[in-house]
Amino acid sequence: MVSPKTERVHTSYHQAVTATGRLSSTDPNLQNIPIRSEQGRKIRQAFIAPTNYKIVAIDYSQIELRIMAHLSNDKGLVTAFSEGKDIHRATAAEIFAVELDEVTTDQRRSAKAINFGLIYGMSAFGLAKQLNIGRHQAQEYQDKYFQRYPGVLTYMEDTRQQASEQGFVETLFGRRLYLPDIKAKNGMRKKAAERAAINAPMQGTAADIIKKAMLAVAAWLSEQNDDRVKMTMQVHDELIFEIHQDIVEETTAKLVELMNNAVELSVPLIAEAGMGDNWDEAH
DNA sequence: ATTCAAGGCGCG
DNA sequence: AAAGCGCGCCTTGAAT
Repeated sequence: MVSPKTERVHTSYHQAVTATGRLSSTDPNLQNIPIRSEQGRKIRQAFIAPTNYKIVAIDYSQIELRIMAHLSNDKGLVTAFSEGKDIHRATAAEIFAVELDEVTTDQRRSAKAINFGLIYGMSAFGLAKQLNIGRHQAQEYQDKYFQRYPGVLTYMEDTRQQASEQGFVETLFGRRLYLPDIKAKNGMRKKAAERAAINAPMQGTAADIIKKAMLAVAAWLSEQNDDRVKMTMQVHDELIFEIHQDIVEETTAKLVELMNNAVELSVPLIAEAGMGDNWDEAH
């Protein structure tokens, strides 16, 4: 797949494929290059910067949960983000009724699973399977969560209702996902449509935001007219750049700022940068 | 030789 | 029976 012209590998991005407004990447797909395992990382290390250049990866921190905070306007969630808290730890402290510094590794792990599960519309059954606990206990976790973050519960209920009444849901910027199965007689199809309805405003708004960030970056790059900075990839909540080593520090700072200010939410939007000679080191 | 569906698995 | 969102690629087995 190396281009004879550039002697590099080029993906193709597709802008009108996904249900939520994300890009997709093919031939090759560069949005699912391994990173989680040690063995996988070795593959990522094969993506290297040109001589005298660095790979810079800048990713949004917890963007979907921040969007949930913004959309639901839940007081506890908004406050936690505004105070710069570790959100999974903060959630654990609330659910398990302990102080922040008393949260155990296991409690944080559980809270993280709950936070992710919420974004996906997961049920108590799914949470139980994920955490390898009983259904009853999973239900208690969920109940406790909604007790502590009532705004999130209201948001979930409102989203389902709106989906049912209108047949679609919207991102913060108004892009719609139509849900033909939302009134299906088949309970499973209906439940699946409800989960998609819950997820789409968050995943979709995140997609909207990074597209705005890419436009802001592109405009700035065009203004700079300096070919020592290149935006080379997008992986859903992160942008990857190649930057000449002579200007990497100040350029990275500027790019982080552009991403942070792509939109304004009721909670801070935080982008974090990593740098290295290869894509693995940049994380 | 090509196409399709299903299962498995990589990522956010 | 299935109960977690969004993707793309590989392999397998069957059909065209």
